[in-house]
Amino acid sequence: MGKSKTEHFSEETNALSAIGKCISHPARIAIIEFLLKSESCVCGDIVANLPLSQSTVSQHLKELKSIGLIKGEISGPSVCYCIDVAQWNLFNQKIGAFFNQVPKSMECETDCC
Amino acid sequence: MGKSKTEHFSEETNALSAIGKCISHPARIAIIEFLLKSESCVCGDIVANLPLSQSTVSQHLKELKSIGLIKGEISGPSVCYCIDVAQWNLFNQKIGAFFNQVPKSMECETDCC
DNA sequence: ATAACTTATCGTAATATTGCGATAAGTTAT
DNA sequence: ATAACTTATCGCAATATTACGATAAGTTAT
Repeated sequence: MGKSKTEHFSEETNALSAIGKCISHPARIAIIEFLLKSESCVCGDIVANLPLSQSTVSQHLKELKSIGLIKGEISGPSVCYCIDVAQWNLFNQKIGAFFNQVPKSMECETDCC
Repeated sequence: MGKSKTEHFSEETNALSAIGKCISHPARIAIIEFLLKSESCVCGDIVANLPLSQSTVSQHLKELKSIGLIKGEISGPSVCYCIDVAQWNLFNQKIGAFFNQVPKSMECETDCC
């Protein structure tokens, strides 16, 4: 059916998957990296830095903005996009808490794990 | 066109997006959490723990396996799935390195960031 | 060999994502 | 007001993802 059954999962799980989604595309990672290194915040410079059309980049920016990871401010004729530091730190904390879990070594009868 | 232009991005960026992808769906996060907490490694128990059909869960397991995050061993009539600890640690390290980057505070003329 | 059981795969359908060109909407000059 | 410029949105097409039932393939009993 193509539609994720998000309603059957916990808020926490869905929140984590939303973070995963926003870094699940190389273009969005490239955008984030660009902004982290803050070579510029101007939308046009982001577009120029990516191998994608202006409209496609605009869409990715919209997604990152909708999850709150970046915020955009109109700056003269153009738009300045910046990392929302509070949200960035929150994401870092959540992802960190997830990945820092240590897998228990299981005691399988068949010694499979 | 629906097809990501992965070839235009760096290996590193694509690798990171692949990690993002595997945690971009709540079912896959639920599977990972289940295995981390190691209540069981048996496929059937994973299926029973999720609000999805057996075939759908099997598909998610296949994806996690294809990226190397889990490995499956035939154990009698069933299959035991386990976290690949080495890969898990590698993912943790890569994701950590990404999210631990600190956004530079930019010096915009318009004070937008 | 057959039956019972577990998991993988196939086929199909619905929905989502990715991408682009065209164009609208906004801003800043002249 | 017009022109030049920047960004957002619309419309569309191609591909990917998600999901399920049915069934195949495998294992373990009897």
